[in-house]
Amino acid sequence: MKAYNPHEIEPRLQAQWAASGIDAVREDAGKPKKYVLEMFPYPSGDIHMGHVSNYTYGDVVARFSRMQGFDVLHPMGWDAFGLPAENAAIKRNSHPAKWTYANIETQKASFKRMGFSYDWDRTVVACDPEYYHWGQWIFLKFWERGLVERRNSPVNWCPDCATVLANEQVIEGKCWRCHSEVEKRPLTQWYLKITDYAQELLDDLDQLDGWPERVKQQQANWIGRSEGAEVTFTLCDAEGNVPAEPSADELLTVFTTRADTLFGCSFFLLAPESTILKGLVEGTEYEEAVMKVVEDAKKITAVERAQGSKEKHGAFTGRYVVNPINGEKVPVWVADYIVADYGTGAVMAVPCGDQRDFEFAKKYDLPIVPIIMGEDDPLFEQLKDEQGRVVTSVDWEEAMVAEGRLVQSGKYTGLMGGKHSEGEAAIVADLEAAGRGTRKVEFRLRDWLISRQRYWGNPIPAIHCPECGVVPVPEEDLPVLLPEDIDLAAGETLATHEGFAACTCPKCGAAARRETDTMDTFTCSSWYYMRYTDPHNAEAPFDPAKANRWMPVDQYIGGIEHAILHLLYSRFFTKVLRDCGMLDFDEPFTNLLCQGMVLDAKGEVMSKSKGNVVSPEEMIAEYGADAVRTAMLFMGPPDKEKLWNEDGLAGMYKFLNRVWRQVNDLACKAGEDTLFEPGATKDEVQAAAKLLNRERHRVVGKATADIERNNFNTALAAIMELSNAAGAFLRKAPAEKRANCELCGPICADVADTLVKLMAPIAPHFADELWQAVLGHEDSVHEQAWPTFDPEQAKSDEIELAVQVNGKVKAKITVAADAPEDEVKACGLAAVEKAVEGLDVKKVVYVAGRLVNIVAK
RNA sequence: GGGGGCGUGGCGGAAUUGGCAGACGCAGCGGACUUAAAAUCCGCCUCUUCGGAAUGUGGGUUCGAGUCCCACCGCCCCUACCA
Repeated sequence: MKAYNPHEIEPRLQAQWAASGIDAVREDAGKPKKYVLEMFPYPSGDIHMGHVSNYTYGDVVARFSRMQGFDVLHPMGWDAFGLPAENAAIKRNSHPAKWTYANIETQKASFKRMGFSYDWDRTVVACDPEYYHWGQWIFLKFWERGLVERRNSPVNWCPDCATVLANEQVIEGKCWRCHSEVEKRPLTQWYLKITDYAQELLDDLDQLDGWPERVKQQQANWIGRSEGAEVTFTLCDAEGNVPAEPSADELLTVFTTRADTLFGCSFFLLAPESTILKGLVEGTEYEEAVMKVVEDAKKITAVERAQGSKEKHGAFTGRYVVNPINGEKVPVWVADYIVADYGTGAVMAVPCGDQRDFEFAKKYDLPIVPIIMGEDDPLFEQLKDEQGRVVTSVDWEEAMVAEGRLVQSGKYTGLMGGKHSEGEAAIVADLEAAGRGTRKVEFRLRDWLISRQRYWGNPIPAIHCPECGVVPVPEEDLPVLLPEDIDLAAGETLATHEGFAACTCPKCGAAARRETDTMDTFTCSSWYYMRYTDPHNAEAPFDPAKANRWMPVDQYIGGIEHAILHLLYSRFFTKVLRDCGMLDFDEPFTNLLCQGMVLDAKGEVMSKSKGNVVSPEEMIAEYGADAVRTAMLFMGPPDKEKLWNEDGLAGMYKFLNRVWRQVNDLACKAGEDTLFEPGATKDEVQAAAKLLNRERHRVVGKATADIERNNFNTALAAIMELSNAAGAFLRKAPAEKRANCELCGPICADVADTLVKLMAPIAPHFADELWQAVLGHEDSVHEQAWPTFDPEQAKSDEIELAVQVNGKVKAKITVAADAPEDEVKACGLAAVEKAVEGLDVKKVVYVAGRLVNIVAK
């Protein structure tokens, strides 16, 4: 027998597969399709264990699906634009493309060494002009549909990356990539109007049965739908007189989900960024204090806002507004806890019911009017019938957020308060009738800021003409190519690169300037999975017929860190392209698997600074790719975090060696060498063969079901059980005895074939070598049909049942598998005679195939 | 503050709808083989006063709970002044 030698087998089979084109997609096979996709990597350098786990899961699904008779699309590419390449180029005085393509080659070689079955003819590299061309084209389609806007507003600025960031890319006030503190800066930037799709993005989460609940929940929270109303207050003078016909400037609108608390509004708040603020206080004695709050708010970074000091700051503007529900005059303040770009940037403050307003009222000694309380509140009895103001301020420790009834609330007194309450409905209805309010739905989701002030990205196809304004680059002029001759190390940018920036207006022909911002790399990753369906199309991003054949992705696999960013943007792109008539489905990813992190043996994140990084290449060099794959799969459920332990890898290497010997032994003819000693009689061998056959059918059933639900660890455990059964059989049945047994020949061949096929998606080189060289087949194991099983043959003639008395196991009985219920019960009772002695048997419960429970007192 | 998840041997983890807790593996221990070691094969491997007890703690529902319900303790992830 030849020993298992992964280092000889793996490169040889990889070459054989590449030569035979076994991993290429067969578009015309007439089979059902399956699109198996793993999130494409950023070409950051060598691959790490996270890549190994992610892509191993995908490869198992792809190979398994092929054996199950699907026409499988399983592609790979690179998310190749982005800052690290640019930084590396500056450091080495080189070009980002050089670093990027070198890293792609390194990673590609590693992926090939891992035996991943990608169709390498379909590779998509985001920084290739033939790909980013179509990213620009899609941008123009968005523009045509009114989904592109330029806006001047305060944006998130990362000083280290020297560029702006989308809201989604600011994590706890820090840059998602470099973790620097993010600043707010007013800039004119490009936006994609994802908010136009907010409602659909929220609603369609319900369609995504194949997505983890937590991802859907995170997206729903991020979209953040709130039902409420806009309520209009009117500026008034110090006596509370409002102008007869107030101008637009004098009408101040707030968004609230709690219109029921309008009677508790004792002051009115504006965000520091509010554009009307200056006009309100200019030249007054309040100007200095108000502007100080405005200036201080700019200095407080988002980090400080997010963590630490929740200390609120504000100042009185000297102005008042009239509350539309009761005509009461309330003071207008500026407050730094009001978010400028949510709702209207103005808030009606109700300190009795809102903790933030409560804290502000306490600090600045503003009235806290109780208007909502539970019936058990001591104040309730006193106030329950009061329509006017009896108590105008209370001495509470914190705001009362309990559900309760409205008090001191005019004609609404006595109604239930709360979100979506009868009180809220009644007040909004009256405001609407009076023209002072409207129903409104607000979303937390902001439009997607996509412009970046960096070189290594997809250029925004726009031209600034002094005459025509901002003009789209005509489709036929695409792609806008990134200039290759740029000296980043010397500080050159697209904006200072005259060859790039200088151009003529496509409309009027005048000298014009090209837009020099590039697109967020997340635009590249929002549609790459569609390009895979038609990767070489030079006329369009993809042929709709091809995209509609392959899409949606049947199984998408990637990290949980993309729960919001990439997955939300991709859903958005899909819906827009559908509305362009290019796609006939609503959601891009039917089933989503979010893999858990790979940590070191102590459960810590692997990082270079900690020095605990495990190198996949070293593991492959020692044990071979198949053992690395097997160990990764066996470590636990794919969506949980995994503690990488090299002992486990050594164990899997031993397991592969054992199966190797078993398959060799099962295949060997009488007279050949066998590892096992002779020992058993023919009857014993036959009984063992029967047992092995049963195990073979049971295990195929279990392994198939487990792989189908991505439980690779338990599928592998089942395969180990078949291996254990094969081992037990081989001990009983040495080759010369098997040769004389008509039962043994077929079962040995069947189990050998089955073991090899079951291992094929997991350890592809190992299985194919056994299949071809040891079992003597002409073709590849990866072209075989997945083994089927017969549930009847998986059953045993006799079953062992537990016999419980009052739920405690007292005995075990063995009965025929088809024994009638009465017989089993009687048998169970007999087995526990002693335990129920002197007790009154009330009931006997029989759970078929499981247990008998005797209820006795 | 809000949202989601988790808690099972020395370790990683099993346990479709409530039905024999600890599958499978790692580590460990003992044995066989060997001059010896490695490799390989076999066996043991939660605790126990041998009645039982045990899935973070305490209650509940049920013939029966790791699984369902309530309260508490602990841990992890996401998110955050969103009116």
